[in-house]
Amino acid sequence: MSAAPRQRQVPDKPSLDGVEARWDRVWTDEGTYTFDRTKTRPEVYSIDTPPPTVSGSLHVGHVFSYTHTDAVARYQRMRGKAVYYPMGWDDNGLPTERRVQNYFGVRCDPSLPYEPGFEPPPEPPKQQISISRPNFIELCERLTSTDEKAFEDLFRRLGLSVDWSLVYATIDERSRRVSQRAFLRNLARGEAYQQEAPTLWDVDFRTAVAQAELEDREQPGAYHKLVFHRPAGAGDIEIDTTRPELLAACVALVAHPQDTRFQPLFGTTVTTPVFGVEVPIRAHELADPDKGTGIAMVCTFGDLTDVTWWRELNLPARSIIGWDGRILASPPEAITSESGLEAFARIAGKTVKQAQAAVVELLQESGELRGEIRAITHPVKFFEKGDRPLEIVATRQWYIRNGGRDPVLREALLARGRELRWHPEYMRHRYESWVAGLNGDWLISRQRFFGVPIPIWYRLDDEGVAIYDEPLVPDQSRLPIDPSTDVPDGFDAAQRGVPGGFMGDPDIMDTWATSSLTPQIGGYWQESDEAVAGLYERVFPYDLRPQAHDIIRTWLFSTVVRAHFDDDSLPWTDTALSGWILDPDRKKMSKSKGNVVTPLALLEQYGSDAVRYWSTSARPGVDTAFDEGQMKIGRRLAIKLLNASKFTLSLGPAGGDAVLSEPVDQAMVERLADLVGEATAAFDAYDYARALERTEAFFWDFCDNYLELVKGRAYGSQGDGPAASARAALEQSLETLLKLFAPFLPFATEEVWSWWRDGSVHTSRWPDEAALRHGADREVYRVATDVLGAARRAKTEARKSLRAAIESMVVSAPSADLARLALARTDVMESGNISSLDSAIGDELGTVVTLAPDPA
RNA sequence: GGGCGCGUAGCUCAGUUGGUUAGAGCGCUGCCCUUACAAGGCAGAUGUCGGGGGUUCGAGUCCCUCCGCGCCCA
Repeated sequence: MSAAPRQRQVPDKPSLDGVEARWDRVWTDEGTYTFDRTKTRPEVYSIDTPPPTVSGSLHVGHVFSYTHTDAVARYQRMRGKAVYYPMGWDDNGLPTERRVQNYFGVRCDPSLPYEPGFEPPPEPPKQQISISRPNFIELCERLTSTDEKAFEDLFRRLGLSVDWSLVYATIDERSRRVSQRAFLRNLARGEAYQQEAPTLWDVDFRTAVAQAELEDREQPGAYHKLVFHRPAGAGDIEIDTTRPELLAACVALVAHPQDTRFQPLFGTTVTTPVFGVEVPIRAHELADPDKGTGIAMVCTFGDLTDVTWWRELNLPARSIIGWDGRILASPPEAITSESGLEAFARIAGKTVKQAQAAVVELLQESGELRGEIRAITHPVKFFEKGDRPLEIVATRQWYIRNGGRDPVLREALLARGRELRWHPEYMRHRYESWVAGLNGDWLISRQRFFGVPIPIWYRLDDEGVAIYDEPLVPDQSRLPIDPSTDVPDGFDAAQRGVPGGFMGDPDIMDTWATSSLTPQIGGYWQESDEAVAGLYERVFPYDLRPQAHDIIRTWLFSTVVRAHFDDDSLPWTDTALSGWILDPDRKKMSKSKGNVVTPLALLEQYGSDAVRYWSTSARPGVDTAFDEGQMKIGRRLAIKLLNASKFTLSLGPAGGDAVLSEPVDQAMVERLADLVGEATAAFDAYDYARALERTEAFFWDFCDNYLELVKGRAYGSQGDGPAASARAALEQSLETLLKLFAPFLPFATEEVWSWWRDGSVHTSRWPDEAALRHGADREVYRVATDVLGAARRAKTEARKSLRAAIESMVVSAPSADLARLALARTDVMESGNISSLDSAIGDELGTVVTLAPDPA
C-alpha cells in the first residue's frame, strides 16, 4: 500500500546536495530500518552481514560489496519482510594487535595479572611495556572504537539500511561469550580436541597457522646434491635437496616402491654426510622417481610430505628448528660423533638462511657436495600475512574437526554445500574443491593475544607439569572468561602456576573461529537477556550470507562447519558472492599495491547514489573495474530522476476519479507492468544488476519518448479527460519507478517521495505487476514513439531545431500499425509539431517528412 | 596436473530456454538554449561476437577442439 497522496511540495531547483546527511538523520529518527522483533520467522528476511576488518583502512571494495547486499535488503523490505540486517566489526586478530603495539608502545604478556585502571604513557616509550592480556585487550578496544566510528559514518553516508542498534564487534563481550560457548560445546561433543603434532608455523608471528591461511609463493631455491654413505664401502647414494640446512634433522631416505634402482636398498641403512647419523632407506609411494635423483631425504620437518612420511613410516622425530625459526642450541641425540657435534655447533642458533650457508660450507669441506648448486624456482608455503616461509614444528594445538581426516564428515559437509543456493551458481565449485582437498582438521589455536581466549585451564601435577588430558572447563554461566586472570572453580588465585595448582591455556582462538559464528553472534544465540529472548529462532537459519568469493574456504566454510555441529543445519539458505574491484590495469585493488581509492572522496564528489549505481551495475560475482565514468552516469541518472519527477508533479494531480482513457497511456502502463515483472524476477534471483539495468533502460525511454509524447496533452491541450488520463499514467509510472529505483538510489528516490507522499519509499510496498496489467496493446506505444523518432530524425538531418514545424508527414505501415497510430495521432502530431499526418498501407514502417519553410 | 570463469564496437559491459537486419553507456561526429533537465537534450557512425570444426531450416547462444587472460584446488 502506498501512503495517501497529499499536498505537493516540489522545489524550484531540485538538488542532490546534502541528501545523504538529511535522510540518514530522518531514517534514524523514524526507525525506518529498525527490525520488528514481533515478526515470526516466515515474515523475516535475515542477513548474516560480513563484519569488515576495521583495523584496515576504508576502501572502495567495502562500498562495492556492501551496496549489493543493501540493494537486496531494501528489495526484501519493500516486499513486506522484516529485514534483519545487523552490522559487525571484525577487530579481533593480528592487524589490530600490531597497531596497538606500535600506537601505545606496549606488548602483551599473558602471564601477567590484570592491572585495573592501567593507562599507557602519553607517548609510546622506546622500550615496550609488558601488560596483561585483559589490559592489552582494553587498549585494542579503545583503538578500534575510533576505527569503527569511521566505518559507521561511511556506511551511513552510503545509505546502508542497517539496523544500527544491532552492532557487534568480534572481540566484544557477547562475541567472546558466544565463541567460548560454542567451543566448549564442540569440546563436550568431541568435535574440538587438542593434539601434539607437527604444525605449520610462522616464525615471525610465532604462531601456528591453518591450512586455510596458507598460500603458495614462487620462491628462488637451489638443488644441492648430497652424498650419503652405504656401510662398509658399499658405495654412495646421491640425493638432491633444496633444504640442506635440515640435514641434521634427517631421519630416513625414501624412494618409490616400484623404483628398481632402489629396490635392493630398502631396509638397509646409510650414514648422513657431515653429521654421520645412520638412517634407514624406506619405500613410499609419494617419492617421485622423476624428481632429483629419485631418492629423497626425510627431515623432521621440511615440508608436509615429510610429515606424511614421518607418520606413515613411523620415523623418529629429530627436530632442529625452534619457535623463533632458528636452529636449536643443542643437537638431536642421534648426533654422537665428535665431528658431527662440532658441525652442529656451527649451525646452532643460526637462522635457516644462515644455517644453509653453513651446511654448504661443511659439505664442501668434507667433499660431500657433488656438482654445482642448481638454482630453481619452486612454490613455497607462506602464511598469507607472513613474510618468511613457514616452518613445521611439533606443538600442542587445538583443532575442530572439519572433515579433513574423516570421510563421513567430509561427505556431510559437501552435502551442505550442495544444499546451499549459490549466487552465482558456479561459485559452489570453489567450496567443493576446497572441502575435497582438505588434508587435516581445522587448527584453531593461535599463540597470540588479541583474540578470544581458549576457555580452558589445566591442573599441574606435583612437578608442576600440566595435565593436558583432563582440561578444567568453566561453567557456561561464567563466560566469557580469560584463563590468564580468571581462576577455575575449586582453586584460588595463589595456586596459579604452582605444583598441584593450575595454569590457564595460553592460546587464543583463530579469528575465523569467532567469525564462523557470526550467525550466532548476530542473532544473540543462547543469550539470557530478556530483550532478545526468542530472537535467534526468528532469524536462523538466515536467508542470506553475502561475502566476497576469496573467503569461501575460510569464512563461508567455517560457518557451515559450526552450524552443522551445533544446529544440524545450514546457517543460511542462500549465499551471494561479490567480485573484487580491479584497478584500470585489471589488477586486484589492495592496500599493499598502493592503488586503493578512498571511498569517502568518491561519495562526496559524485554523491552516494552515483557510487551505488556503479556498484550495483556489476553482475553478481563478477570482478569489476573501478570506473568513475559509471559514477558520473549514476549521478546523471539521479539528477534526471529529480527533474523528471519535478515535471510530472508540477502538472498538478490527476484527480481521484481519473481514468486511463488514452491507448498510449494504457500501452505505457502495460510496458511498466512488464518491467515490474522483470525486475521482481531478477531480484528474486539475486540479480540486482539486471533489475537496475531494465529499470534504467525503461526510465530513459520514458523520459525521451513518453514524456515528450504526452507533455502537451498533460498540460490540457486536448481537454480535461485526456489530460487526466496522462496525469494518472504519469503518477502511476512515477510511483512505480521510484520504488523500482529505491534499492539503488535510496536518497534521490526518498527525496522525490517526500515531495508528494508521506512516510518513506523504503517502507512502501514493492509494485505489483498484476495491478498495473490491463491487457492493453503495447504496440500502440511502439508505433507512436517510432513515428515521433522519425520526425525528430528528419529535423536533425535537416539541421533544424526539434521544435521546428513539420508541414506534412506520410507514414506507411501495415494496416494494424496504422490503426495503432490512429489511436495516438493527436499526441504524435502535437509532440512532433506536425501540421498534417497522412498514412498509407505498406510492408514496413516508412515515413516521408516535409518540413515547413523557415519563418522569414 | 584437475576444475571454474572470461574473451562481443576504441573503452566498460548486457545479450535468459538457439529465432528476423547483434545491443547499452562512455568516447567520437553533427545538431538543438525545446514551457523537467546545458554538469542538459536529440540524432548519427562504429562489430570476421578469440580461431577452427560440428549439430540445426537457423548458432554470439548447443557440442568438440585450439589460443589467450584471470581465479580456485592439487
